[in-house]
Amino acid sequence: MTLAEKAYDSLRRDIVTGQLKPGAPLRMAQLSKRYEMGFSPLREALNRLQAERLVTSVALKGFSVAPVSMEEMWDATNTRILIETRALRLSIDRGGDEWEAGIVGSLHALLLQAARGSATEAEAPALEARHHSFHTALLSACGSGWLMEFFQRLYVESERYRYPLLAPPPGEPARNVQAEHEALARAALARDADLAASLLGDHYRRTAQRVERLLPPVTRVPEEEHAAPQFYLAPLAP
Amino acid sequence: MTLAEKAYDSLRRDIVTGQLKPGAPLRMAQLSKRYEMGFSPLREALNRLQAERLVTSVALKGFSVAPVSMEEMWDATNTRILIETRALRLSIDRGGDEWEAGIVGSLHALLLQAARGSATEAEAPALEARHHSFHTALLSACGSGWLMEFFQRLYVESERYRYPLLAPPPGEPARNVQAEHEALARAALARDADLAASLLGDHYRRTAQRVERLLPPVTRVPEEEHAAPQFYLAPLAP
DNA sequence: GCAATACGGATTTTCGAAAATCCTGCAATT
DNA sequence: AATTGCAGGATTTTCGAAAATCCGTATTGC
Repeated sequence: MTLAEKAYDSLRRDIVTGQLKPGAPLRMAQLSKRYEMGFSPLREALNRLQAERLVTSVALKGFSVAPVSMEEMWDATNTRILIETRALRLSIDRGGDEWEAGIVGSLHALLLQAARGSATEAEAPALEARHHSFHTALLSACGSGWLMEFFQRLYVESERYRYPLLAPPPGEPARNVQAEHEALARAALARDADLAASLLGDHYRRTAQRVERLLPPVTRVPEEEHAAPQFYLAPLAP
Repeated sequence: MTLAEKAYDSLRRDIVTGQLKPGAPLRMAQLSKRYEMGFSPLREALNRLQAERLVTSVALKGFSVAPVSMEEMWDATNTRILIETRALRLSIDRGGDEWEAGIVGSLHALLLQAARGSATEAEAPALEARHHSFHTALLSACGSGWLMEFFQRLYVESERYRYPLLAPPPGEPARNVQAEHEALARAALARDADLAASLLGDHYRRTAQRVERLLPPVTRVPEEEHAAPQFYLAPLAP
C-alpha cells in the first residue's frame, strides 16, 4: 500500500468520524506532521477526496473539510433513496443464490456485532463496517456499476451525519434499527420488491429524522460566499 | 489558473474527445512532455480523474485511460435517465422565471449553432458546449446538489461515446436531434412533467441506440487487461 | 529441460527545497 | 477617518532528483 493510499484512508476516516471538523482548514504543514509524510501523497489524497466532495479546495488557498448542513443531509437522503430503491429492485429481479447468501451472512454478522453491545465508541468502527457490508450485499446483484458507485458515495456522505449517533446520547430511547434490517432482508429474500423498496425508504427517512432531532447544532454553519446559487446558467462558449 | 487545473482540463478533454484512447497507458514522462509540465500537477489531475472514473490506476503501475464498452454505455444511459427524470420533475415543480429564461436562452443558442452547420470537426466543441448548457439549464432548478453532480458525471461519461457522432458518418441519415430538444423544452415550460420526463428518456435511449448502431467496434475490448483496444473513438480535432 | 532467482532498465512514488501567490498589518496619502 | 500601497511572513504550488518498485531477461541450480 502506497503512502498516498494510506493518506487517503486516514483522511477519509478522520473526516467521516468527525475528528476533522466540517469546515476546518487542512494545512499541508499540519497534515504532514499529523500523518508523518511529505506533501506529495497528501496532495494526492486531498485531490481524490475533493472529487468525492469530502473536502473542498480553492486554488492557492488550500483545502478544507467539506461543510455539512441539514439541507445537504436531506438532499443526500432523498437521492440515496432514489438510487438504492432502483438498485434494490434490480437486485431482487436478478439476484441468485450468491446474492441471497451474501444478505443472510452479512445480516447475521451485523446482528452479532449489534448484540455485542456496540454502543461504545471503541466498537463503533466494527459495527459501522458490518452495517456497510449488509447494505452493500442487498444491492450487490443490481448489475449497474454506476448505481453502485453513487450508492457508495452517498453512503459515505450519510455516514458523516450518522457516525456521532452510533453511541446514542443518554436519555434517548434506542431505536431498534436491527429489526428494520431484518425486515428488509426478509422482504428482499421473499422477492417482494415493492415492500423492500418501501422499507428501505422508510429506513433512511427514519435515520434522517433522528439525525435532524439529535444533531441540530451541526446545521449552524455560518453562511459565507460558499453558498450555492439557486439557479445556474451555464456559460455558452468555451 | 494553476497548472494542475490546466492539466485536469486538458486530460479530460483529450479523454472525452478520444485523442487519448480508451485503455491507453498514461506514462508520466510522456504526459510531462505532451503537456509541458512537471509530474506534480499531472499526478494531481490524474487523481481527480480517477475519482471520476475517467482514468484507472494501479498502485506502482501507473494510470490508464478508463476503458469503454457497450455494457457500460447502457448502464450510464439507464442511470442517467433515472437521475435526470427525477431532476427534471423537481425543476418543473420548483423552477421560476430564471429557470424558464435559462431554458429558452440556451435552447436558442443551441439551435443557432446547430443551424450553422456544425457537422464539421472544428465546430464540434462549440456545439457540444451549448448542448451541455441546454441540458444543464433544464435541470438547474431541481435544488439538489447531488442530483446535479451525478448528472454532470454521467453527462461527461456519455460524451465519450457521443463525441465521434457529432460529425455523422457519410451515408447515415442525420437525426433531427434539435427537434427533440425543442419538444423537451416546450414540455418543460408547459410544466407537463410526465411528458417532459418521457421525452427525456426517449431522447437518451435514441442516442444510445444510435451509438450502438454506429460504433460497434468500440465494444471489442481486448481481453488483455491493459492493452489498448484495436478500435477506439476516432478523434475529431487535431 | 525446467523452475527459481538475481540483475538491469524502466517507471512510479516520494521527498525537500525553490518559486509563486496570498494574507495581514502598518504606514502614507487623500 | 478612510482608503490605498506595500513590505514581510505564511502558505500553497511546482520542480527535479532520489528512493522504491516493477517487469523482462538471463543466469543459476536441480
